[in-house]
Amino acid sequence: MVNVGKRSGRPRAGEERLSREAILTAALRIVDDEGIDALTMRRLAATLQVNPMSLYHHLPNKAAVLAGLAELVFAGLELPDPGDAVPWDEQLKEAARAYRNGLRQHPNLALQVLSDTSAVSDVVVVTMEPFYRALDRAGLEPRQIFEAANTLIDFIHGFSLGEASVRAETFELAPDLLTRVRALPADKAPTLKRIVGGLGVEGLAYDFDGGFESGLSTLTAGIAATARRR
Amino acid sequence: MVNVGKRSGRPRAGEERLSREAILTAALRIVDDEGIDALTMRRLAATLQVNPMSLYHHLPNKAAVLAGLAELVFAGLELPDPGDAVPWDEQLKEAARAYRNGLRQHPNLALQVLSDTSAVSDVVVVTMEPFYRALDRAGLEPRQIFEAANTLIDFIHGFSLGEASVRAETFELAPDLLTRVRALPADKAPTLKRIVGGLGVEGLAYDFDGGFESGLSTLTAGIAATARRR
DNA sequence: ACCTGAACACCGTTCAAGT
DNA sequence: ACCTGAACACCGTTCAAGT
Repeated sequence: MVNVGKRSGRPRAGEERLSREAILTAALRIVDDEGIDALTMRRLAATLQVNPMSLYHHLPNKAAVLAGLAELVFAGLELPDPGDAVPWDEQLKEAARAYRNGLRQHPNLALQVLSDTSAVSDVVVVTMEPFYRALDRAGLEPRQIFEAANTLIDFIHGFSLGEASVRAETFELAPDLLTRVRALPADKAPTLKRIVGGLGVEGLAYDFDGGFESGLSTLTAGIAATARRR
Repeated sequence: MVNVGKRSGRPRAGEERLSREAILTAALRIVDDEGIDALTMRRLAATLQVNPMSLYHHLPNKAAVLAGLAELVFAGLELPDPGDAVPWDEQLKEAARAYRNGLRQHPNLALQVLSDTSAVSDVVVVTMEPFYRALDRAGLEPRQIFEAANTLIDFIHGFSLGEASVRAETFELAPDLLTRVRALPADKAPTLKRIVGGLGVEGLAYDFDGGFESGLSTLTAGIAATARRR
């Protein structure tokens, strides 16, 4: 057991325990395993068997740790581009599916990631080529491509946020929702009552994959209409 | 100045300082004025000129305060329903615009609100009638109505999250984004480079209202296509 | 029933001191 | 240059005691 335990001072060459990368990796593990609230500087330091203050030599503060995690998640994102072998709408859907799957890898981090503007801005640069390529093939003008890509990304973000939130919950939403819609006064929301009531508990038990595909189809159909109209 | 200051024990009838509602109102003000991080139980108590522990007689813990805030924001949401006087797609867009505007009232709370599953579930019951009515008029089947409404809500959530995040930032995103896209190797993302580069700084300076309308148009066009296909 | 004061077990972070 | 230990100014929350 050499070089282990609480030595003080600078470690000798080749035995550095700490680096920005090592810290972020450990932080990601904590967040994945125990949630975002479990991540504290002291806990993180303990995991790395290091003094809490040592972290501050590699990252300026806790906010930087969180920003680093968002960056890490997006950096790990790779959208496979099926290219021109498939129709443009299928290319677009494939890229969207891959993006959603990337976000799903770390549900406890979804909130942090999606609200980190500079991380989201990063992702545009790193992963948006397949989106732009598909929309270009669809025949949209540059401005329309830009806006359609943003709309699609917004949908995926909203969807992922909902998916991550529901996964974190324990209780079942569908029966509760149904009960409350049925309890509404008859004249208050007639259409809502008829539609939601008609679907029943099994109809409302949300199928995330199906819901995502449905959204993608609606969006590609809308984009196709835009392309036809140019 | 009677009845002011630090008296101990139960207040006499008519002079209660504290209630769940009063606490949440004060909390909302702090979050609106100074951000979510400024909201602590101790700070909240100080604002109400009360001992921190007093809060716990009205709300079980801080999580309940945050959940109460989400509830409060959604409760204040009222979607005007233009009804059948306008085409279904305009009715749908009006409801969506009102929903977005409701979320914009408290940008510092957006993250909390959008990730609170039970609050989001609430909103369905309270405000979704115009959405369902418009989609019904469009000629969709019940299942399609349910999914189209969810897709639209997801888009609004993703959009609002982006809007709230960017508002919190100080720096300008567009120039930074442009610089980095232009710095990409020529063969890496040719379409992205061509489209984003072509738009230029002024083309990328994001117009939230325009982006939202563009998304709504794409979605309603896609929904119209679904309706035609049934 | 409602409010309080002291206390507990935590936080993030600064600063001076080690090697 | 990097790590440490003590300290500061905070947190949320429990618990027993007041009226």
